[in-house]
Amino acid sequence: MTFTLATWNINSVRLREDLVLHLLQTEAPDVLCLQECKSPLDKIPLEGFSALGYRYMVGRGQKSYNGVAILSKLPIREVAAYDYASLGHARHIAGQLDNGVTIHNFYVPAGGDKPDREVNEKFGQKLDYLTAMRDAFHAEAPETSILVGDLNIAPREDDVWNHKQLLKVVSHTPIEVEHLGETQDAGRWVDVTRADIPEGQLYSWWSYRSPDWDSADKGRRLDHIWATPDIAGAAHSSRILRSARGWEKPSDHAPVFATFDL
DNA sequence: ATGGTGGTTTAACCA
Repeated sequence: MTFTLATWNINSVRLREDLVLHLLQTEAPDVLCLQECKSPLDKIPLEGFSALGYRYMVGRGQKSYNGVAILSKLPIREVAAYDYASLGHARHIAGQLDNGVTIHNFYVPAGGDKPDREVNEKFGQKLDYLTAMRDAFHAEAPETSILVGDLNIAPREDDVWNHKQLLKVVSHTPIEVEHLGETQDAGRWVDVTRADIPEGQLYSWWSYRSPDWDSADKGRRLDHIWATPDIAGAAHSSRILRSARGWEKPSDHAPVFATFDL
């Protein structure tokens, strides 16, 4: 079978219901993983999604903040929902398709402004969250799995618009990149997007604070698709739908896609 | 060093 998966930080699924519907209609991924739904689960507008064939959802909700959900045309059953670092936040959901593939959907803490856990508690929480992810994947090696989400870290020099200028900016500091690398290694995760598109600048997020986001192009690749080695080779057609950042009342993130032939 | 823009919820928090 072949299926296409997308991941998108939607920044309020209720405010942007129409954008989700538009993406489902025009791109029709089999599975769409959302982050920052900013909604309790029972207030996510499922009717429209269901009418387009997305009859299955697993997720974790929370009022005002965070929130992750997986919308699927294919049957999916919940298999886990972790609260790493015990933050009490809705930042993870995992579901399994009938073909045996497990999909982890993460919203890693953004980490605040200052990259110093001594003066900024949120930065420490981000590092602790990544360490907990690492330890969990080390304890039980994932197989036949895909990990997606807003990981809030742009690891490579060509994942940001200016490597030198961002070395002290949260999302691209060496300690964050190191933590993310350890998490990736612990699960033997393959960065599917970069395996597919190894060269060149690649961004999935552009700040709202830059009105000329398109021409300035000061982006970062914060949104990722990883897979375990047993299925990573089945992935192809990776892409980032940059045009979605230019839609009316957009999310500040663009959707990232990959297709798997299994 | 600062402020720039958004969402949720209505003052303050988060990104």
